[in-house]
Amino acid sequence: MRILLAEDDRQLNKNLTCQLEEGGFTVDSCYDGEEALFYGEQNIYDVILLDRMLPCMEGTEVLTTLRKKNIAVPIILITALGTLSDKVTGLDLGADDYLVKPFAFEELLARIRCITRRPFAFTDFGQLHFLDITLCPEEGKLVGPEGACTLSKKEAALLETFLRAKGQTLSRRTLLLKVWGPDSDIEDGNLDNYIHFLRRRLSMTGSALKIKTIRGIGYCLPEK
Amino acid sequence: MRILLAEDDRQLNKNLTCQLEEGGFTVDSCYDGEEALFYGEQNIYDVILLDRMLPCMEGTEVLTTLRKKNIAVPIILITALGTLSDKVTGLDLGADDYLVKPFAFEELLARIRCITRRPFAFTDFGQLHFLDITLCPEEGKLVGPEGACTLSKKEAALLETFLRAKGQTLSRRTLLLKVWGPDSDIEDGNLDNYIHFLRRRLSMTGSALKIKTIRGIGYCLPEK
DNA sequence: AAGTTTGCTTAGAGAATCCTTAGAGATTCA
DNA sequence: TGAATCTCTAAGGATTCTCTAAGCAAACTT
Repeated sequence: MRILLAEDDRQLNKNLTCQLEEGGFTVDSCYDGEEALFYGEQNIYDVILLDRMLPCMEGTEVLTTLRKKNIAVPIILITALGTLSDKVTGLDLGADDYLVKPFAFEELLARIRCITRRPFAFTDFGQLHFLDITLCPEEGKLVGPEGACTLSKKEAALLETFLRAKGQTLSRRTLLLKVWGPDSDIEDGNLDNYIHFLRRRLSMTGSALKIKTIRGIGYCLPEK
Repeated sequence: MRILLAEDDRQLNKNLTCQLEEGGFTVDSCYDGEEALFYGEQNIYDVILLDRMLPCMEGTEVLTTLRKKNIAVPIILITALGTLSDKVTGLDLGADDYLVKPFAFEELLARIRCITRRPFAFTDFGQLHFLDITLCPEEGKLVGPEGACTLSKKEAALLETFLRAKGQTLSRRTLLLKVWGPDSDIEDGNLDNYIHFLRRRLSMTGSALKIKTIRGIGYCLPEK
């Protein structure tokens, strides 16, 4: 369990880090808002403990920036301010809990345990849906009605191009550019090859989709 | 949004019910523990507000009974007791938040909004279960169908990452960041190494789990 | 209908990625 | 301090991906 601690009070920071490590956590600690944002953006933490008042950038700004980037990691705001409106705005900005200094370390631990009980996915691969198939381009995972399989990079890139074209016809030139890039001097036949691979993969997953060849032009993955 | 309110103080109960309804919630209110349990067991609520001291049955008992029945609804404990051990035990019994009376209604609202924002499922902490294995991340103890063994720190951290990802694919970069931290300049091959160790450990304990490699991307511990 | 063009399929060489083993520092524990 | 374990680097072998090439099939042209 990896925790990011952003607290500018050196004494408190050290103290918390030690205690958390004793509790079995791995702790990355930092002392200002910019650092906190940088580490937080890696999206590798199970919890972030964020002091509200930080040098360089306010804790709340770190919070909102992370949320804007769709980073859903649980965040506990820590602060010396304990007024009602502070708490309410903190929570409404996307924090998951709010602790007022001074707090008991045991309570912090309990709240960390509480918050990490909830499942939370730190990898969010985008998905493309098209009729009866689903593709995760980054992962190269293709799911059809009768099964799933993992595509190689080029296969995935090619299928992604078809899916994003939403049924439009794509010329051989366009496909070569999109998948292999403008600087590659690839043989034309290689495209034929990968079209062939893709057709096999589509039928493997039980999809009804068929790549249509437009003779002399290119290919098309029609919607029906 | 449907809320169950269990509070024996008639005046406070009425008050809260009114205010919550004004806030747009549908409220079912009750006045003792048995009622609370009965309603809670229907598992139709988005949040349960549970007073800790209730006639017939303590709030904490209602809480643990619901959790035992795998009802994962978010529960906020409300109480006049504000001692440290009260808070800690309340949270560790499976509550999701803890409010000490008297509290501002605005804060309650903010905490309800906060808690209902994220997807929810109750899981035991301390141990991670995944199909046929169990891992205690702190001790690094791995138990499978045919035996147990203790993992080294890195092995445990790596396996923990897979278990928390619940079957999702994890990129090499994510794994390196999560297990070795953002500041380490580790060789890429070291990850291969530990994957190898983990595979051996999994088969040692007789688990049927297999770490799948997603070529060019990373690895995945699939659910089946 | 024959010739020409275009696309399909298969096979195999080279390149990239991953697995496995071995062993040298670093760390921990007695 | 010494022994044991953990952590990391390195390197060869195995696997998979990528690309070229060539024979065959289909479609278009004259």
